[in-house]
Amino acid sequence: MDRVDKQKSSAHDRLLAAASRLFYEKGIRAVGVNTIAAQAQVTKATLYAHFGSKDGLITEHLRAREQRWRCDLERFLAGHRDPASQLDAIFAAYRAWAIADDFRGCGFVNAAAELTDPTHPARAIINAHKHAIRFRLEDLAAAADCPQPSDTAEQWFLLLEGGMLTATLRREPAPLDRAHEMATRLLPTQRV
Amino acid sequence: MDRVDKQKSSAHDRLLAAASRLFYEKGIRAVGVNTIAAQAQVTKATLYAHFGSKDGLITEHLRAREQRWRCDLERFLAGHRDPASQLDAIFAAYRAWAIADDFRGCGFVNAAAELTDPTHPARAIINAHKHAIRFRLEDLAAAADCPQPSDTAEQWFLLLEGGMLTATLRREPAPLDRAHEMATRLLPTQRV
DNA sequence: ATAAAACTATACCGACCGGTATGTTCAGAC
DNA sequence: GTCTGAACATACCGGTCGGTATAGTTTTAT
Repeated sequence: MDRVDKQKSSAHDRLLAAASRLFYEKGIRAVGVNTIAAQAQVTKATLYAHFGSKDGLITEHLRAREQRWRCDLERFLAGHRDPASQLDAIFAAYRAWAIADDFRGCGFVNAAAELTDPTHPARAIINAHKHAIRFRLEDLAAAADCPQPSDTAEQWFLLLEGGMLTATLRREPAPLDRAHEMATRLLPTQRV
Repeated sequence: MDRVDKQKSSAHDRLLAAASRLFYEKGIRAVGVNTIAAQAQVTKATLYAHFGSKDGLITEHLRAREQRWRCDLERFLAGHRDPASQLDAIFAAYRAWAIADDFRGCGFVNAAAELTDPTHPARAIINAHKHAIRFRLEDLAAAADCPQPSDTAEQWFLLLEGGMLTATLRREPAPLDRAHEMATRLLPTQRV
């Protein structure tokens, strides 16, 4: 089944792409390094030459995922001019993602559930990812002239997380819409 | 390290107790059946005589966890008389849980992250658990004379989930308090 | 007292785990 | 033209995985 095509990408990229897909789809512990190397059409020795260990590959996978997410979101936000509709766009972006066929929830939340060791280097990336979302929300809230951007951002963040998690478990986007409603209802009373 | 004491409980109960603790603490895939049997001071043959397979043990573990949770919550709610303070008590119960040393988030959410096969029998229990919380909230909202108990319950549920998840990842109860605030602020405007 | 039921001990199964070692092939740089 | 480095193929390591088989021992209910 669909491997990454060998010619147009380096071994490093192919490994990351295969790991990203398999880890997200099947779970981190459920996928072995042999499978990843095979899917990337690469030898196990090459995998270890690039990433040193499975933990290293896990960490780099999350780092790459974070970078990709950040890029995708900014591209999505660029389509909207005023900060208020950009706030809405964040919910819209998650909603669009949530109805995809291969959607299996937030990869960082899932990873956190599996990596129970709190000292695992990947934990820092997970925290950084969630913090980045929170911060972007605060940024937009401030740009939208919210009187208390930090509070508003935190509220939006909690609703975003609750909506996403519930949409994941129920396998329907409705909870995200509901959370979006609640979030927008918070805004007018707080705007000057 | 602390095993379940052998004398005062049956092999079945000891197995469930050991599985419950290890699965929650280390993750489901991270724990092997050998470890569980050893911790329960029981032979692997006995484990398979009782549960048939690891999947069976996982399923029964979640079933038992759901039952225990339901029992604990009702005991907690019994300490409060009026439905409004019972609604608050749900957040209080989760908060008390979230500051425990061995807290590692909602066991059902974590299990859902690991059990990627949507046909796994444990998925039904996870869904049932979340539905039970949603329903209990609706029950209490109705008893508290909310005009639209279903809507209110859904809103409280989303906040509860978002608060719990964020409290888990940040390793602090503050997000739960914030979500609780938001939830209570929803009530007065909706009450008749 | 006895027989079924529950549990123990031990050994085994093939498969896979993460990780390593040895040696080869081959393209680009000097 | 040779040297370097990256990827190759293959085989191996000890350990653990989930699961089973055989046999003996304890408990428990009749």
